[in-house]
Amino acid sequence: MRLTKAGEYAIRCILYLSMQKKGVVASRNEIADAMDIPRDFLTKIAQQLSRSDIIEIIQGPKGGFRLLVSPEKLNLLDVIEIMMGEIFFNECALRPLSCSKSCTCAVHTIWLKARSQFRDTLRQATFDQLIKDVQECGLLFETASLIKSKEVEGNQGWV
Amino acid sequence: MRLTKAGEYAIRCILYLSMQKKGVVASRNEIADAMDIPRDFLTKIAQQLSRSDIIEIIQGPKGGFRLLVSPEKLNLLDVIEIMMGEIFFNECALRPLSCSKSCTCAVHTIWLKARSQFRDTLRQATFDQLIKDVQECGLLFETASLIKSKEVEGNQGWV
DNA sequence: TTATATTGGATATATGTGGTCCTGTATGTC
DNA sequence: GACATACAGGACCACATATATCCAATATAA
Repeated sequence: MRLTKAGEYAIRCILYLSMQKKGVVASRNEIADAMDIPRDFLTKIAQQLSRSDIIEIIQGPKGGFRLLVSPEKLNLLDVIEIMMGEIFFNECALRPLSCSKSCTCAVHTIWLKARSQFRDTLRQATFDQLIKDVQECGLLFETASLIKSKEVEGNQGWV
Repeated sequence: MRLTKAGEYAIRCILYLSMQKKGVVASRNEIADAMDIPRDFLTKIAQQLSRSDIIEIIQGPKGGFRLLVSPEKLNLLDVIEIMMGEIFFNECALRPLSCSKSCTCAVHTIWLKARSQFRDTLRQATFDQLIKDVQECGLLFETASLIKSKEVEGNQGWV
């Protein structure tokens, strides 16, 4: 019943990218260093985020990751479910047919409610709001100082 | 992010015991058969429930398990946290001090909210209510038919 | 062409989960 | 007291998943 490291790292990665100017490419090493994520693990995570078109991966020199979705349109649930699959707490919440034998329907109703509430809460947490709160937090200074003001490349905006 | 089998089986076990008359001892094999729980696994689960004084284990012939807490005073959260430990979704929700470095405070606020909601929902689901709903469900017939009307032993009532 | 930076596959390790088995122990019944 | 019954508790195993780490291959800017 835990958030995986992959999920946690993905959130940190998106958090970092959300703090950049629109369209900026941040290198893998820069993100890994700033957000304390193992480099090679970040590679795998980025690949998954990229497959879901949340970020774009640019190879070669000056390569790295670029956020493709506006932070206002991205929330914790999106990122977590990309990394961990759709959240459900027990079998029957997702596959109600498979539990016809034991029929503890009342229990499953509770699980469905819990799941729905849980996902709603994460869905409401958009990254634009999260970084506002994070930036108000003094302790982020070290990380914030790493953000270089880069050129916004071309006219590719948020999705 | 899943309910473990141990948690699921514990719920089924308590559900079965809650449907018995007050003070009735149900044998391990009876419960295992009725609720489709591996016998030896049920042993381990019962031991944990017993250590938390939710059930009493009686050895020897005519032995088995007896519910010690009234179903009205027992809820899903109690049983699940006995089996899985206190529910928390990420480190910082339980150990806020350990995340001072990364300082993604806003994210942790969300997790705390999600955790609190989740636990409240499970806490509200008491077993007396659950078995009422379960018993209204026609499919429980096979299980319900296994409940023998036993003598209520002595005067030991619910805690 | 070269240096840089990511890809993708292979591998390693740790941990947790789910389950089984066996010997020991407690206890009701004869 | 002997015996049969039924749970206790520890050892053990299979399996999946999480969490990395490493390396050869590939893409690309300069």
